[in-house]
Amino acid sequence: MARMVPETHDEILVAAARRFATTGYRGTSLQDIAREVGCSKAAVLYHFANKEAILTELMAPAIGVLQALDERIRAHRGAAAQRVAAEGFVDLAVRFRREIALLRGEFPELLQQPAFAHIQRISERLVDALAGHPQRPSARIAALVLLAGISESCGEFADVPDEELRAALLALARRALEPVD
Amino acid sequence: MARMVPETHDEILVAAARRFATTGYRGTSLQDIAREVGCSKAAVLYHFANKEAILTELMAPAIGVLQALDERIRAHRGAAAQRVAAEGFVDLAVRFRREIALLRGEFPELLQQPAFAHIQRISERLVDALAGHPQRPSARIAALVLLAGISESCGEFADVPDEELRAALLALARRALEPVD
DNA sequence: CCTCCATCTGACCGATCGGTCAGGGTCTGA
DNA sequence: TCAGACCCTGACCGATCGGTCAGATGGAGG
Repeated sequence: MARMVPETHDEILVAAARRFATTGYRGTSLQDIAREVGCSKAAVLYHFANKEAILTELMAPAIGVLQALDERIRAHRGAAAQRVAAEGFVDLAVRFRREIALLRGEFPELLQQPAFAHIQRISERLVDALAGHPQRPSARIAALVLLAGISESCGEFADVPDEELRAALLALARRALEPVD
Repeated sequence: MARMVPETHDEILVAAARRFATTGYRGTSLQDIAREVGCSKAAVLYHFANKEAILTELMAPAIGVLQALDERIRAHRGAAAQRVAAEGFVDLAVRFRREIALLRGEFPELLQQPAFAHIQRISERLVDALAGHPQRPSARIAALVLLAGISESCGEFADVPDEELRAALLALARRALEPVD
């Protein structure tokens, strides 16, 4: 049962990502993950403090990029902020479509956990930037639909090459968003 | 504890709709619903065969309208089908935004239950019709993002009047979808 | 050889889940 | 007055959840 180079820690992450993406976070038990790895549930909890720790480690890279995007957006105003937000978010969605997919629909509750508290404010600023006119209802609606739609569906396009998906989403964003005068 | 005109059955439906919309289907226990109604969990299961029965009864009107829309779409081709699908789905989303919202993100698993099996095929046809060119990846992507985005976010616009929301979503759909030549 | 430490296991914990069941009120109509 | 339908309750069930714990295993270093 000796573990060589391939660390159990990483195997757990891979297995968890696969399960979370198919049955969701809450729909996946530690036992499921353990079974897929081929170890005991206790072994999973030896490598991770708890279930949430698996998710946060899984999401860490995507969250880092999201924070960087947030800072870039905040350095701009109006049309420039809108362009940066659209391009940045599309890029992020394409690169991390797997990670985003595994949050499918569990955003609302998961985001309320302290570990993800700041994500909520970031996404609010993202909507504002995408809308261009944050106080115009139709602009806000377009931005929110686009954001939710990309987040929710990008996991479906696992078979579309990165570059093609990015181009299609960017073109869609440009069409969907109301231009800032 | 005598029940007069306001039937417990309906109170359960109202309470369940409220809880499902805020914490999701799986995130809501029968105990939660019973507590909100002010009765025992056993009383809830007296009025409904099981938890799923509450959801199906809650969704029945929306599903009926969706099926009617499906038949209308199938009676058209190309640009006409695209227009019917866009207008029909926007209308449905606005009217039933509450019901759609309470499925937030749990679509994938819930749809696999036999009671919702046919919904999956309907939504596939809906995507095809919205895309216009079902075999063109960029058109499919736009249709899927729009469909997912509206489904996922329309519950957020509880304070926007029906007519204003419908107009905004319809304008967005026209911009987002690629026209059928 | 012995010790130490990282890794892992099976047994177990309390909580909660959806669901069942026997029985007790209460109202109604014969 | 009494039978029966309706509505509801508390107690209970087996399953599963996330998480804990004492101890077994096995390799590395002195």
